[in-house]
Amino acid sequence: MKRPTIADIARRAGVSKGAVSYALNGQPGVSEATRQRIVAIAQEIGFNPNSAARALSGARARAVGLTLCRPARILSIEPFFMGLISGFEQELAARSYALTLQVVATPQNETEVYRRWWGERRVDGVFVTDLREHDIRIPVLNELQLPAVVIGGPGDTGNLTQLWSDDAGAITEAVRYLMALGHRRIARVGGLPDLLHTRVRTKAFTEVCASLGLNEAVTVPSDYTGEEGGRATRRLLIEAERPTAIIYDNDVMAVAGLSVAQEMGLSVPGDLSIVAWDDSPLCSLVHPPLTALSRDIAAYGAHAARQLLAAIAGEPVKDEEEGTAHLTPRGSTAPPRES
Amino acid sequence: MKRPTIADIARRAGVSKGAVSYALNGQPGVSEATRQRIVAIAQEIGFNPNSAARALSGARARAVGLTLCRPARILSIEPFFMGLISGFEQELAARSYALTLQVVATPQNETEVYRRWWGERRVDGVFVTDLREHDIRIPVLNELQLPAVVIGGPGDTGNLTQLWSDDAGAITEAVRYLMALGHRRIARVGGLPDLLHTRVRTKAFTEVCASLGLNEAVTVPSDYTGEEGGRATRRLLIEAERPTAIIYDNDVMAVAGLSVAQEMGLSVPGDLSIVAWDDSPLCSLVHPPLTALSRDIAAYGAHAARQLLAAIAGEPVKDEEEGTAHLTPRGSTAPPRES
DNA sequence: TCACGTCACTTATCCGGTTCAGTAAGTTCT
DNA sequence: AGAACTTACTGAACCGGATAAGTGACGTGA
Repeated sequence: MKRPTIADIARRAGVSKGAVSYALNGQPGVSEATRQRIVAIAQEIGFNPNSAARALSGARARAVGLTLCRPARILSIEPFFMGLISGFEQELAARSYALTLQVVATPQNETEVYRRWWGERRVDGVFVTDLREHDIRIPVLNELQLPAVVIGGPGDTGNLTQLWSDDAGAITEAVRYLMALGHRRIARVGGLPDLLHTRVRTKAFTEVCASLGLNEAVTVPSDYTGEEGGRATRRLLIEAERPTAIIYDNDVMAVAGLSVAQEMGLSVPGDLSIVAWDDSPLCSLVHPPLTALSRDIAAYGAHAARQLLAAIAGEPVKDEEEGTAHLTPRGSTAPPRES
Repeated sequence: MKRPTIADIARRAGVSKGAVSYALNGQPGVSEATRQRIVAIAQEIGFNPNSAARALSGARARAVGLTLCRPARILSIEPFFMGLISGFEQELAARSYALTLQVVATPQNETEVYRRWWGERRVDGVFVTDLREHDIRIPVLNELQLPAVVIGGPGDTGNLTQLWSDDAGAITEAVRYLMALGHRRIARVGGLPDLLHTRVRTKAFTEVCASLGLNEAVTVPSDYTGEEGGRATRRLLIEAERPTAIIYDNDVMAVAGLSVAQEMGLSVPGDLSIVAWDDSPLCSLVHPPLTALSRDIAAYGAHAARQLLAAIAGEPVKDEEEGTAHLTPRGSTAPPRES
């Protein structure tokens, strides 16, 4: 089956290719009557502009890229990325931009993918997640002048647009809440330590605990997997002075932590309160349901997509902070039992 | 920064554009010495062929598409798709094919996306998941002659390649196992009822139960969400003759079911045994860990990708069945307690 | 020695859009 | 009425590769 081209439309409308192009793109240069005739013909024969031809002459690929740098087994269970992708799509689909995905093994590989995408002109811009300190991807993107939105800072990203969420505010709220319940030994199982937003959280956690007079604010680093989260929990709970509350950097680790506590015969929330970060459906379907720091990840993604599209269009885009996650109290938090 | 083109290479090598094209594509027509010189220059200046130009003349976009037709909140938590995507990528990345993703609301929208992708020549082929009976996507793909691999049959897909897993064999194994443990009242919480693989499972479940003399083989339909899974579980457990074992069509519902059982004061596996379908890390991190029907979803995806790439290359591709999921016994199954 | 074939290229065309530089009408101003 | 604009187009170049057709140099066999 032959795909219709603007030449076919031009023939049927009795005009030149140029006129068709102007008409379909809303450019001046054709009369309203002609434009409508051309649009009607395009509609009728089911015309879609060949993206390659368009990209070749117009320099826009109408696609953006996302690289995912996590092992398959984490990607599959971590709800964050799919939530983000859903959010991206809300904006991209509306402007019929495609999303190109690539799973990679290392940040180094990510830079290679960026270079290839840029060279191939395959994407007009990229989303960068998991910002690290001295992130090697940043200089590459700046060198290539590939429009990008960096999610997960704030950090030093040259002239790349950034979007981050107020993690410090969120963790402060969680700690205050736990203290108000009466907890004095609060621990945290953190995410990958070299991610910038993990550092922001750790710093804020340490600071707020210190300012409130808790000097045993331990953060155990982890890697977002359930296994590691469970292991970290076990390590915390076998201490003589075990914490009465633990904050987890993601929902998967929180669920694993809950499971470990139950396995050790501790009651949640009686002996241990649990707060999860990022409130996926996962948090509501375990028993007891987990108190969580909720944020609308899809909205976060949609916001990032709007920024990226603006950056691609050459509009000025400024760094922004997405709203603070708010605490959703559920059954996993309560005042600590008198010991 | 200017992107290097074959014209730049041609100039530096002192040859024509055509020679460069032949050299880089391994075509005959240039001497080995010249080829090596050209390849070296391309390497040196970091040349990547413009994908648009290539697609325009060569008719290959070097990209394949995947549409996801599930609401965001399910997508984010359902590990299946990310596992599948990871598998796709293993094969696609190796041949530097890009994966284009689109989240859609309805199967109707999926057909529109296929038409657009085809018209835009944006993808060379697509993955189709969640096959239904009388699936409206199949005739569209056949009409467009867009290469596709259909995952989730078997069913009637015209001349589109299919890949499915032996769901009947897997559920038979699970039922046999539960019966061997002594269970006589086995129920199932199924996935979306109009998906073809759900029907295959339901039919096999009913048949194996009947053949083994269990005539109370109830399947409660659900939609893969935790909420629905929990609700279905509650409905099953309030019956006078409640089941002693439940098989769930995905891991998310199984976890929700476990939670409901615990909330109702039933011990797992003492009062209720639970089997999950698809063994994601989720199953191991709840307490007790869930017995699951395990299959390697990434391998499944990789297999599908190989088939799609072969179909795109015009090679003959035959329908295939991926291996049977095998039962991984964990703590959630045991002989039923004497009542 | 000359016709012929092969090799190693070059030249030109094509893919399907976008866009710039014309151009022939019609309109406006003086 | 004629110059100056505007409108509504047309024609052609261009984007960066792939590729068919053409070309000159060289080797080879009769």
